[in-house]
Amino acid sequence: MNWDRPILTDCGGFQVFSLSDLRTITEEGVEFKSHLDGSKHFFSPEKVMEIEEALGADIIMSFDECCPYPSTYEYTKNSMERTTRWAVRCKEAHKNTEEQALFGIIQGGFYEDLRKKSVEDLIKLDFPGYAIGGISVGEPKEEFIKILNFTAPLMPKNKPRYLMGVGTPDYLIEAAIAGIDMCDCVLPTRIARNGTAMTWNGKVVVRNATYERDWGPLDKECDCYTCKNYSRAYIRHLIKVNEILGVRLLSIHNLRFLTKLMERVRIEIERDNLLNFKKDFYKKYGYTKE
RNA sequence: GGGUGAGUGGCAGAGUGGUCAAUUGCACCUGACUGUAAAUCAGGCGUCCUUGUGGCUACGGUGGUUCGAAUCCAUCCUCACCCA
Repeated sequence: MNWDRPILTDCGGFQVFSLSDLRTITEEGVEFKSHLDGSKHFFSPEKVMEIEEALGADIIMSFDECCPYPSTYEYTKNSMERTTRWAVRCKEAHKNTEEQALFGIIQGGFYEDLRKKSVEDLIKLDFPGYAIGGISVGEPKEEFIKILNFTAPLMPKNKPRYLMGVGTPDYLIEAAIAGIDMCDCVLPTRIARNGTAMTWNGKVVVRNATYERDWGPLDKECDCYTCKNYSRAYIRHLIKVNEILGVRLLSIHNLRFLTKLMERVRIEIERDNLLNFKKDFYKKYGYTKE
């Protein structure tokens, strides 16, 4: 990769969730069927640690089970408890503790007592960082915010608090308000590949015909390479003719948009003005509908 | 000049008497996308409106056969290939 900055690797727990028809979960681990050749692969907490150590990332994630939405209390409870048992096994299996930080993943679905139990049990294991998993899995935004604001304050404040799988700009702001320090998401690059840019005035589907002769940048306020050098019309053209540079330029922009957004969020935290910033941002950008 | 084959919606290409406003692919338009199975997926795509088991116009042109024609016949036009 030739990337000289921090790297984080995920454990595959989310794939077990999102590719649910190709796997079998047991206490020992997960058997996965490859969609490429039908071959079977077995992932256990120990195997996942082995892989993540071999990849050599700076932050690695423990193997968890991501609960679908909605799930019954009973199912969620069992799933959460198994995730904690797997976290114990990950911790025991992880050897390269000097160079890699192993984070624990909180589960418990949308049940507050289960979330609380999950955090408490993981804290006992003394991970260098903690993540909230199992939200942003298709639930209404209200549910998301409710469980986020319940869980985040329970997490140790002297360690990174990571929200997995988020997301849209409005969700990122909500996360920051809740006290979250880090997030990750496929969204900026995925929507880029599908022809959409995030801008300070909302989403711009630059693939659409309306931008055919729009000679302005994706976002007037943006300082990224793409916005400084290319017009919406040209980017649209690249997308339409399936020229890979188009999605590359959009990806560069969307990633810069999000890092810029988080720069702003940090400034607003310093100013103790994050809630006002959110209000203004929602007005200009719009926000996720239920 | 002679012979053979072919002309279908933006393009390619099915269909060869009724179930055809016409399969499919591309192109085009719109939407979705939240710990990446994603340069993916879904819907729309003649035209008009009072949006309906609706009207109109359409398979090179014209004329015909038939209850009914993209489909059969005649003729004209155009294109491709072969022979002179």
